Amino acid sequence: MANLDAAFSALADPTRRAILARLALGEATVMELAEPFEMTQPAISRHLKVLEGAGLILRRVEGTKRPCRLAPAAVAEIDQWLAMLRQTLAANYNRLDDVLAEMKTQEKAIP
Amino acid sequence: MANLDAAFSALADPTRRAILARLALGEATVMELAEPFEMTQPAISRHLKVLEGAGLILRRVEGTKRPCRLAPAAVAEIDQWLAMLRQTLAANYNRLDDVLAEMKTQEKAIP
DNA sequence: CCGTTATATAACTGATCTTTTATATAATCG
DNA sequence: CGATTATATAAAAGATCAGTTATATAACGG
Repeated sequence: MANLDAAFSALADPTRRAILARLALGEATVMELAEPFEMTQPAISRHLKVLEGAGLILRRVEGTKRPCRLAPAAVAEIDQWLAMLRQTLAANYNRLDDVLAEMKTQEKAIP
Repeated sequence: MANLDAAFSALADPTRRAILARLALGEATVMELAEPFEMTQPAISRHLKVLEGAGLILRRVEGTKRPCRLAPAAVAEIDQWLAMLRQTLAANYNRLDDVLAEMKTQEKAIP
């Protein structure tokens, strides 16, 4: 995948997340993916291109159809970045100055 | 957090991801966050507003400063959505038709 | 070969995003 | 109070994006 910009950007769109959720259930053609949306086919084709560009889906050729499926590696790579955040987050969670900062917040927060 | 659109959209920008990575090390003021970037202060202020709007960071008031810190809940919520994907992905990983699809891919893929 | 089906591409529009400069606000220090 | 520091906001320019319609490509079924 290699491109977090593209990946997160692709995930920022609800239509694309819905497409991914659908693909998580199994392979589907462009028409099958387009069906539940109130959107034209070219619009869906574009979304698929974005998802493919981000490395989130893969496609094969089957006659005139081009079935899509999830690229399992992508989810893992995003997780990896989040894990980095989460880890440092957890490491700092018990540090004294964070606790103090939290207490100050309680006192000083604007109403 | 409640808004995946805003969260993923916020994460799509490398400057904002860098800010989050910096904040994972601990609280920082706007000026401290702006320093490593070749970008004006208003630009950073805007990025922070986006991150705050997405629920990824929290801020407090300390005199004329407004120190930022990570909102631990946000990372968890994004993870949750990815976990959903990952789970269905794993569940389908061993299904026969996926295996067959994979084999077809090997045969039919365009060079 | 012809019509149909599945999908892609192009051109265009309106909206949204990033960044800049210039300016405002508001707390602090002397 | 007056200058400085920390941050926010506004206006504007340029880029990018999501969606549309219209059209192209290309495989299939008869």
